[in-house]
Amino acid sequence: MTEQEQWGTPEGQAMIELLWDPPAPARRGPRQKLSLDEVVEAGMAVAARSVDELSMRKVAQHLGVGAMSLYTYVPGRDELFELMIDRAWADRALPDRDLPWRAQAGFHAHEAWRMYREHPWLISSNLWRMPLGPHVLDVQEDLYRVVALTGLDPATVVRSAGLIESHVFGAARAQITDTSVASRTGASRDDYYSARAGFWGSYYSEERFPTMLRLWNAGGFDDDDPADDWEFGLGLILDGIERLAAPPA
Amino acid sequence: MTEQEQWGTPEGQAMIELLWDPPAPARRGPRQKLSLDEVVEAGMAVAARSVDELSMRKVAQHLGVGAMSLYTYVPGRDELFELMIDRAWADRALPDRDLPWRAQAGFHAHEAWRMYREHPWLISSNLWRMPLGPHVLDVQEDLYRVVALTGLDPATVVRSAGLIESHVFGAARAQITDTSVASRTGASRDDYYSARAGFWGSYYSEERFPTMLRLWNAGGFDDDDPADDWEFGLGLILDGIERLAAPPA
DNA sequence: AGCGATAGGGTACGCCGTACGGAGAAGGAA
DNA sequence: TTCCTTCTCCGTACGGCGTACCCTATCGCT
Repeated sequence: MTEQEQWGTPEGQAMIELLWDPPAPARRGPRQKLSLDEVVEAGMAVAARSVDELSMRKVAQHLGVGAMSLYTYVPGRDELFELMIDRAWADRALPDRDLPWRAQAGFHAHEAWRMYREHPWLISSNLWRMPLGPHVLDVQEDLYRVVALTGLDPATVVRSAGLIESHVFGAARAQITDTSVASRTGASRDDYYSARAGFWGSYYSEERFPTMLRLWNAGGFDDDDPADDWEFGLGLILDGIERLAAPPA
Repeated sequence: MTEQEQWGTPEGQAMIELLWDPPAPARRGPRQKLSLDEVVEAGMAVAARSVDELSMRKVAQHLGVGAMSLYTYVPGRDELFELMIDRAWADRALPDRDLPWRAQAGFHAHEAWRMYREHPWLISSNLWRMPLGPHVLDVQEDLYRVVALTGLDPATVVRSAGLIESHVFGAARAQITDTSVASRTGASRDDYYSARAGFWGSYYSEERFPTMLRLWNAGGFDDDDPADDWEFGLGLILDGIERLAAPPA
């Protein structure tokens, strides 16, 4: 996303067409060695290894193809990335419609969490707006459906859904740091915290950071299961939405 | 952040020293033409123009200096970026301690919002963890102090503070997209929405996106003032925290 | 059979971060 | 004062990136 001309025609329109109506292989020229799907999947495979290794050359190499050949399937790197994102959303399961809305909303949040954990590169997308791809929108539609079950007014439904989504994203961003740094460097959470403790030893001052010190000593930062962290926020948000829907009698 | 070796010595320790104890200019060699502060501020100036124009060469050019000279002041690009982030946090005002905790928390959130609007490049940092810089930590400390006023247990204080922070970040990310795309392309919100409407005209189907269509027609997406959007979420989160602190009688 | 459209991909350009090493400036020791 | 040590500035260069351009080989269609 070079954040230019995003949706003002023509590039925006071209991107949307690529997302929704991938062109059929041409009839006239030589056979294509690949398909758009293969290119997108190769991109995901490369990104899975490490986000910043995602480059046209690497993807092409992964496919045993010259770098420039990719441009037959995809207008450029950013567009490939958008296609990858939409494809990641394609694996999102939707909640059982017979459940109460709150359980369905929780299901959505958990699926989002799972998706971010499975495809950590989604986090570092540097992409500010999710692409308007079909799979992204299918999930979005279903989330709106769920939140609309509360009977809230339209603007509040939209905002509440956005709040849920954005919370999971934020929590995933925070958590993936831990695990990705840990897995990449072989350093575990313990190492991280001991380094942090070393920092405190060197630079904290009791007058400057009294609250942090107190919270630290009280074990406020000893987060055994980081999942608890985001479920806390999710519960709080869903509680809030519930309360809006059924104001205290 | 190449997300390598973050806090495991030695780079982590070097970064922390650079943040907390910028080395005094050397006594022996020739005079330095610049200071660390000047380099950091030049970085911010370049990033303010456009995030992805931030490069060592551009920053050096902005200072009328050779590109490699910057490496006298800063170990590399990522470290420069961390210093820029900590400096952005330096401008955060702290709330009046005589206010009730909720007003103080709101003040913090508004300051964060202001900071992200003033320095949109903070959003696209691709930086998963905020640097452990002095200014970042001063603000963090004060936010913990405010949330601790609720009397909640330590773990809940930490999580609640994280929730507030992460919410503002998410909201800013969403909103900055709008304004930055708009300002950069000359396309206004109206253009964006008309393009979006064009998309709906081409690809939506009533059976596939019934809720979105209904919300759209009901004006649920007509968000006149995007600030309302995040204040909604903030209010909901603060309500939730308040409720935890003083459970319904 | 031949033409026109198309895929594959080599080469090259202008960016990037930064390793390396040389030139010259300045403090400290003689 | 002289010289040595140390440090700054920065030119050059390397390997990577996205991708514009263009040539060639391949195929469908007439």
